[in-house]
Amino acid sequence: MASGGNGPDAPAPRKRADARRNEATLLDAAAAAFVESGVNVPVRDIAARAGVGVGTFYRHFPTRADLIVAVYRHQVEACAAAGPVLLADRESPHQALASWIGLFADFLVTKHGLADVLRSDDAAFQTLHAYFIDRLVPVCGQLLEAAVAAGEIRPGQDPYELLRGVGGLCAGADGDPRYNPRRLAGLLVAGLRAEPAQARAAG
Amino acid sequence: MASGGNGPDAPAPRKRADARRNEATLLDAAAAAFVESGVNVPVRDIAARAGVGVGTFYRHFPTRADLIVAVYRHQVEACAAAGPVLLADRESPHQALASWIGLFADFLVTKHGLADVLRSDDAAFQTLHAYFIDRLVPVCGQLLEAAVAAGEIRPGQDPYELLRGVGGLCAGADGDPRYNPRRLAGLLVAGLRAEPAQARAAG
DNA sequence: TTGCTAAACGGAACCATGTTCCGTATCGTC
DNA sequence: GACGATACGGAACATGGTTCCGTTTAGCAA
Repeated sequence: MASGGNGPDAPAPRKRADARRNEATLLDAAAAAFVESGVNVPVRDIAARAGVGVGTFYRHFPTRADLIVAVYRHQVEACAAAGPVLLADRESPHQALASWIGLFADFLVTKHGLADVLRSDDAAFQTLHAYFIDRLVPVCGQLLEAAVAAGEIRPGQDPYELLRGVGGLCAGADGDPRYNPRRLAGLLVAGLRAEPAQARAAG
Repeated sequence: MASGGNGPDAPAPRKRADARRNEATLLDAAAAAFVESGVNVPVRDIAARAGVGVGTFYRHFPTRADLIVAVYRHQVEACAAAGPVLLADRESPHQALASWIGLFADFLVTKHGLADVLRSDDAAFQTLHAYFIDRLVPVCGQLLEAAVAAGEIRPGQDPYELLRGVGGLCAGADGDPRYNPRRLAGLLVAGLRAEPAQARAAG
């Protein structure tokens, strides 16, 4: 670093017009395809829908993770931003935490297949993992800390673990009327509560 | 039924010796391959390890679900059988439930990829779904009912939903030191507890 | 023992999908 | 208008599931 006079944002010399156009078209096509067929929709389908070749697709989005991040960036940012707001608005930190987890769960559930892919240990999804962790773990951690400080929950819950758990609960939940991932996520948050004496009775 | 004089177990006229031998060999090979590479190990690999062609594999196990059920049948049965035993042995139904859920979680976690596949809505895994549900949901239901009867948890929890949730928590948990699915499953069970007055404070 | 038939086998072949590669087309500039 | 860099398109390759059918073999009976 610091070897050139260029600022850290200069190195991108502005892409060609057709490239920018295609990227936008692919993003639209992918968003539509995700809604219709889930985030695992075949690459060829997205490319065909956008009217480009698969080579073009891969040039813009080297891994599926890049595409997914690009499609959902806005919504993830919104979710992250909601944390502090809820903390300020709700009556207690625990309520804020519960609401925020609910928000996160709803986001995952409505993106068919996102939760599954989020838990994949495939190296190709490293980027996706990292993005979600970077943006959401700190927010979750803040909510957890506030609830601990208020004496509402036991300390020691890793925010990463909690989010990963909620992700697991939301995976593959499509259209099963007997399965309500959001309710279970609520159970998880309820389980964090400081133990009310009675519970520890028989260790 | 009842159209022939044969009892309900007669219709299988005993397979040829080589067929029985191959089935056993495949089962062993699959078990070993599952341990080594997870339940999604390629069919070709299993067949090669068993020293048979893929055609032979498919004749014995038309779907991967059939294979998985065959490999894990004993352990699933053991898990089902453990329910009533725990209910009798532990001090309270809630403790029995917690222990049993822990057992189930441990089973899933140690079978790399099983939990993932269990939640797949792929039609090919219908058999697997059905088997797990048939064997384990009633046991879980019994534990839940006992805990409700003892006033330890709120009524209304669908055992199917709970098991599915635990399955979700256990999916893709391989080798992440920061993620402890069994602990989270415990949180879920803790969250079921009858609310101790304080919790509902601000509904 | 030999011959016969149904059962079982093996693996080539086919399909779907992800991914790479490179000849061709296009943009932006001189 | 010409030229070089950038981007495009899709054929080609890799992987893995699944099917199909010609060949082999177990089991039985003469």
